[in-house]
Amino acid sequence: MRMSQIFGQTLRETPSEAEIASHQLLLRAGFIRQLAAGVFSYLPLARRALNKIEAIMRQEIDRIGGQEMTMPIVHPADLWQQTGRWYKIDAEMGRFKDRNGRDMVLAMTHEEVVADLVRQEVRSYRHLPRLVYHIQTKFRDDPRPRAGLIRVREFTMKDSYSLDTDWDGLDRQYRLHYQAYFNIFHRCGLPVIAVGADVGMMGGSLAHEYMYLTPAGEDTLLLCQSCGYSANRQIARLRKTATAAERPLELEKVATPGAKTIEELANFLGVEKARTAKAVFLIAAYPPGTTEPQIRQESFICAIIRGDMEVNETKLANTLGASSLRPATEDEIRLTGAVPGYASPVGLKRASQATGGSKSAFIVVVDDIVPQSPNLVAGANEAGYHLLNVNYGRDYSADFVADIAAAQDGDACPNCASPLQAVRGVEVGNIFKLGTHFSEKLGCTFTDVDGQEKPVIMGSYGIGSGRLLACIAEEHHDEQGLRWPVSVAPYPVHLIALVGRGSSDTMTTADQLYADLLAAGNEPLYDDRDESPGVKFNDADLIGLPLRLTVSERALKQGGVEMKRRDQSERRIIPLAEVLQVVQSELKQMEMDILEQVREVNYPD
RNA sequence: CGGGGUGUAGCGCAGUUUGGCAGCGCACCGCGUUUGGGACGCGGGGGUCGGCGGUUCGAGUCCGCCCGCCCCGACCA
Repeated sequence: MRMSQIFGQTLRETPSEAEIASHQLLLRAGFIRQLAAGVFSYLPLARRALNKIEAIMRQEIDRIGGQEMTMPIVHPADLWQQTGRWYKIDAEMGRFKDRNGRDMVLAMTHEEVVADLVRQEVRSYRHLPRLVYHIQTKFRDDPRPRAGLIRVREFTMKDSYSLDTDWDGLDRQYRLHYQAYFNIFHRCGLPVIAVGADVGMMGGSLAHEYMYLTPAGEDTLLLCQSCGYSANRQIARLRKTATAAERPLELEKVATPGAKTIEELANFLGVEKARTAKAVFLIAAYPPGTTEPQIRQESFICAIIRGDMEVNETKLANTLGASSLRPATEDEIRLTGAVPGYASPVGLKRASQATGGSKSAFIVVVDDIVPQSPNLVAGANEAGYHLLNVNYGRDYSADFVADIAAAQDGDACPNCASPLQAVRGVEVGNIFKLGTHFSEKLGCTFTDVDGQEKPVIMGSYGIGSGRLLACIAEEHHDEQGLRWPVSVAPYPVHLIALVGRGSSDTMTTADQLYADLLAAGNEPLYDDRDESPGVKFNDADLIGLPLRLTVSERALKQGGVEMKRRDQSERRIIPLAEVLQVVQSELKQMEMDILEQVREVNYPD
């Protein structure tokens, strides 16, 4: 490609809206342009890098038996109504009506459509197992897109779907993906870790997320250096220590004027935060029922946790089977008879009439360490007063006792009790055991060997290609610009012609080298523009192709062309006759270096 | 949705306080010089100052409403 012909320009200055390196550099180097919040065009350079990434994904998924197809972006709403997600998902779903007034959905993901195909195509166990995938656009109207390509509203995803007759089959395909995904990321030059993840409302049994660790990430992960335990904070477990075993003491009301937070309370009374009980009030919304999907069921939740811990909303929602949680307003708290700042479940009516309005229930959830923590300080439900020696079971009861605590940096590992480390990461992929959730809702059944009709067992596996591109840029750049791994670089070679006045041989030599490289299958990005050397070198550094060749009068006088790797500072003069061969072996070496990163990983059992 | 910021040429910004010709740098076009790390000279083109309404003789500037974009939080199959 001649740079004099390429569509798109480099920018000297960083557009002000970009904050993180990948966003800034992808904009400056002419890879992407933003159309609207979280909606981007991918210019030719980005498209070529994405093509490389997608080729790697195809190879790895084909290798584990995947069959590529393409499913639509526009879906009829009734499919999504059948699985309930039309009702469950709120504004994040893109909806419109077609010209006949029929409700339509923009694809957020493709489980529904896969399942629809499966119920048409799969009748017998002879049609299973299968693995299908596609690379297709998704739209999720995220409330807050950010950080360039890291979090967008429209994006492309490689999503595969496994179809099995039994759970062992699902486990097999899941494990194959577990390794294939590492291969994909490693071949793209991206270091990742797999962490246990929330299975949420998908009815599945297991999920992993592939995380690229970076402070720019928005997921928090808890890692154990000593035993290898790793999990998204949403589900991370922790080892909790019970407070000293004591006999329950007499309940006692004490004045605690102004002590509305746990911090203030602990200071005022001179007790450890672990000796207090915190009441957190939330409103839970439940997934719509199949019979009356339009009615949004809500209930009032009082979560009790020890004062030294925080409530983990994902764990709490999973305990409740709720689809979402939001903090209750102070007015809603008062409706229950509790007093904000001095609240506890002690003495509260648990009956539904206590809440009024549309809230049909009042549910108390207690963290599982609280019953082993006797004589806690809790609110008296009276402004300015708390109760000493509150004991679970004696003074109040619960609808659920479960682990609802958020793991924090320094907490004890659930397996080995070593301190957990909290780090940030970007989720570049996930794998998910769906089970029969979608097949049951959409009637995907097959006739098994025994003549019985059974639901197809599904898994879904996704990698966002744009986000992956951004993470690679985030990992591989320096002050000067991008530094693409050879496996995903838009072009392997950046050929620069430095042509001064009256040195037409330089241009001829460069043109010839361009043609030779093209013919050898190493298409270079050829800077044939009438620009100064500084502009050309700076653009080359910015775009970040792995290998740079400079043809100039000076280099020719020294006996050839100059070669420089983007990731090294050393420059070599290569005799003209050897250039093709040296380029070939240099690229080969870089490819080998990347393949060395690809390795067998242990599946965490 | 809450909090903060911002919107002036393709990009980066000044001008808004105190109303009075719409500016600077880079980029772009033409001519010439220059050619190993973002060259120079001369000439030139490009604007609904986010939008609508109001105040005023006069609004980029003051007032009201709306919108876009960015950041923090909420949210995230």
